[in-house]
This record gives sequence, C-alpha cells and structure tokens, in this order.
Amino acid sequence: MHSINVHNTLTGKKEPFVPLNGNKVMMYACGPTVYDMSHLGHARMTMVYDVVQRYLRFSGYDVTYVRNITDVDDKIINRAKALGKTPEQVAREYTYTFWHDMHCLNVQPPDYEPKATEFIELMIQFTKELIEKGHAYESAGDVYFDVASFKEYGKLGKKSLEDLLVGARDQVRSQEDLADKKKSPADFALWKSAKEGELAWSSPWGQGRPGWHLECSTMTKHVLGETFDIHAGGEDLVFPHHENEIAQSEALHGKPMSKYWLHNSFVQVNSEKMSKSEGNFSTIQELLAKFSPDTIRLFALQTHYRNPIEFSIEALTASRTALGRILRAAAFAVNSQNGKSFETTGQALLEQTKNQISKATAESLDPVKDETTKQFRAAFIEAMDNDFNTAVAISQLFALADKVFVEKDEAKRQGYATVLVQFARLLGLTLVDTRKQIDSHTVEQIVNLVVELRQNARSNKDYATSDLIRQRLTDAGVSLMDTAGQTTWEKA
RNA sequence: GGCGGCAUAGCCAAGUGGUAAGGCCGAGGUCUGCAAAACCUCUACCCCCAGUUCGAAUCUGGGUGCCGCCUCCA
Repeated sequence: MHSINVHNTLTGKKEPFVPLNGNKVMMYACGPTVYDMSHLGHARMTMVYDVVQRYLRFSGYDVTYVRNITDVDDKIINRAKALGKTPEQVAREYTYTFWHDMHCLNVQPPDYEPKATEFIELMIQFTKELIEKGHAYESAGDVYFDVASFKEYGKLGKKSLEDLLVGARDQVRSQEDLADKKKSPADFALWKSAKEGELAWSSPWGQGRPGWHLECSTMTKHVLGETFDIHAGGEDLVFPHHENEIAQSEALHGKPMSKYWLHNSFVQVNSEKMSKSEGNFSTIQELLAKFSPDTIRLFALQTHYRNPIEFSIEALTASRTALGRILRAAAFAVNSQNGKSFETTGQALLEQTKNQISKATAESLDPVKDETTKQFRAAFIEAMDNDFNTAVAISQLFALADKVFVEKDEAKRQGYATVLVQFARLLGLTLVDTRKQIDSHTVEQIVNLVVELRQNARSNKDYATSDLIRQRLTDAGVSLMDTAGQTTWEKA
C-alpha cells in the first residue's frame, strides 16, 4: 500500500518503512526540557516530526504520536534558583510558552504528551527491575546503570565502550565526586539523590529524582509498549540520550526498543549550532514578531530534515518572498470571479481538508483530475516517500503554483489552486493569507497621509473633499480635530 | 584523541551512476499612466588530485576546509 523509505540511525541506512503491527504506527519524539524559551531549533524539530506524523496519517497509517515534556531536570532547578521560583513554576511557565509557540506554528498536538513528573512511580519501578536483573546498582543514594552489563551498548551512537572510556577521562577528572560512586565512568544515573531542600521524591534509595534518560524509557513503555515503531529526536540526542534509553529498555525487556530511529539535523548560525549555550539563538516568539508561521515553516522545510539549516534573516526573508507566490496562487482557490459551482464545491473541498486529506481520498477530492494534478500528486508523494524529502515536495508546490498562474481556464485554475492548498496543508502550511492584515503602525501612517491630503484640499479651498474625508473617517471611527496650524486625530 | 557527517551558482538548497530540482537575488523583455503581480528569456565545468566505469556531483583512495557527538542541548 505504500513505499515510504526512512533513514534509520540504528542501521545508518535508508530502509522501507514497515510498521510492527499492521497499519498501526507507534511514534515517539523527544520533546523539550521546559526551562527557557523555545528557539528555532526546537521549532524545526517539532515541525519536522509534525510533518512526519501528518504524512504517515496521509499514507493511511493509524498513528499514535507521543511527544514528551521533560519537567524535572537540573537545568529547571538551576533556572528556578536564579529566578527565585519553584521548579514546578518554571516548568509550568515554559510548558505554556512551548504550547503557545507550537500552536502558533500550526504544530498539531501529539496524541499523548506525558510529563516526567507524572511517571516518577513508574520510573522507580523501572529502576528497581533493572537492579533486580543485575543491570543497575545503588551507590550512596544514587542508582547507576551498569553499562558493562549491556553488551550492545554503543550500537546507536556507533561507539565502543573502550573508546568511550578513553574519551571519558577528562570527564572523570571533572567529576571526581562521581568517580568513586560509579563502577565505570560510562555508567549513567537512573536515580540521583537530592540535596537538602531540593526537588525530590522518595524512593527505596532515599530522597531523589530520576535521571534524564529514564523518563523516555518509562513513558514509551507505558504509552506505546516495550517495542514501538519510531523514535525521533534531534541528532544531538543520539548519544548519550537515546543510547542510554536503548540500554535501559532493552536490558530490561530483552527486545528492541524501537524499530526505526529518526534524527533531525540542526539549525546553524554562521555554520555553528544554534543553542542556548552558544547564545546565538532566535526564540520562536522573536521570529514570529517578524515572520509569519508559514514563512518559518517553509524556511524549515525547504531543507531536508537530516541536513543542517543555515539560518539567517536573509534566508528567512527569501522564504517570505517565496511564500508570497504560494499564497497568491492559493488565493485562486477561494477568490472565484464568477464560478458559482466552484464557490460551493471548492469551498467545501477546502473545508474537508482543513486538517488534511489522505492519500486514498486525494484523488477523489481533486476537482480537476487531469494530467497536471496527477503528475503533481505523484511527484509530491514520491518526494515524501523518500525519507520525507520536504524540499523536493515544496519544489512541486511551486511548480503547481506556476500552473495556477498560467492556466487560462478559470475552473481549472481554481482546481489547481485547491489541490495546491490541500497538499500545502499536508506540510502544515496554513496558507492563511495575511497580506491584507495591517499593523497599527502602518495604519497610523495611512491616516496621517489622509490627513495630509485633506490639508492640501483645504489649502485649495476644496472644502467638499475636505468634508468628505472628515465624514468618511468619522464613519470609520476616526475623529479629526483641526486646531491652529495642525490637525490631530484619534480613534473613538 | 575517538566516532560520525558535510563541501553543489551571488545567497539558501534538492539531487547517490547517464550529463545539474526549487526558492531568493540579479539582467533583459512582455504587460502597465507609473508601480506591483504575472508571464518569457538568461545566470553552475557540482572543493582539489588520482582511480573505477562506455559514462560520476553521485562509487573508491588521498588531500584540504568546515561541522556535530564523545559533558547539558532539538
């Protein structure tokens, strides 16, 4: 029924996508740690996997999409200290801003969005079982995973334990307090004891909190099962985060954690990774102040997800200009001049696809059904089937936009535009036309212009025009006040 | 140091054996009272050097440059 190929980090190859259980797809993406504003890098990650889950649904799969929120972590605790707030307040605050940002970017909410703090008991249980199985050990209130007990450790990150130990030397030196608590420098914490007054939960090993990697292992187990289809995240999570998840889950369950591992590349600034620690990030809210959600999405999706994006205002501006072409073409889907039948059917089609269409219905919902739309669909689907190549898919959108502009037959033109909108929405573009939305600063300049023209009229003793302007502005709610030498205005 | 990845036009960016998608910018033209939009035309010997092949941006080896991970990170 399909031929989607995905690049699997585990094998390093592109493979045919075949779910474990019929057409059900269990998919998990590592979400944010909520300790600060989300930036473009986070936006890329969420938009990429948003498109992946949309496309899988389009392709007929019954997708369960889970994206977690890490709401307990050292960074949150540190942030809370710096702000004089509780960690819970910080986590909640940035969870809300994350949701807000994602909503603005038209990222669909996941089917489940577990938070680490909701799974503490199960994480403790998970840890207990690992200890019982001999894969973990307690050490002075901490619990560590015994890396040596999992012979496949390093299979995702393509690292050998020997290499890691060599590379870990510096780290050992900087963590001398841990050196004698851990059997091996490569061992990682499942449970960390809490200092006095810190955020903590009680456990068989005393007051403490879970290690970062544990939450994903626990939450996927309980929401998706011991083995699921897709585990996704940023490429910086390959090692150690996902490696450690594999170690925990597979050591405990004795079966693969996830069949496919997808990792997206970064947003770079001047060829360097955009990150909090580099201080070179643009928050989503900063970008949304200057660029529309569709512009940001188009910008992100014009690059294949496994390649780095070179961020610059120039590049974003180029995407904004490019989006204008798509919007103008899409406008033909709803701005019918005289096609009455289209007004009803066309609008209805667009309503139906407000969220998205499916591959099965795409053809039947095609109002044109000619060679052009047929080829467009084939090319678009081929691109997306090839490891979600949104860059090529978008190039097809532009090609179809060209057809819209060139087509003379009004019904066909509207049909092409309708198909364009349908597929653009599959990529999460809203195609909401914001070109007529005017901000208050612009409005102010326009009113000032009108006032200026009225002044000219008065100077020419053209009081008819002058009075017309006053009346029309009054109708619009704007009062003009002529005083000696100048005219001011205010909105009632 | 170990592991992995990338080098394509002024810029962004697809393309994994058959002679370079797309977008932005730029030039000329059509249209237009002016402008915008739209349309037409033009703009790349794919980092370097060897090799494999009838044929390579695409495969192999070497070189150069850049980046990521190995510590929190989407």
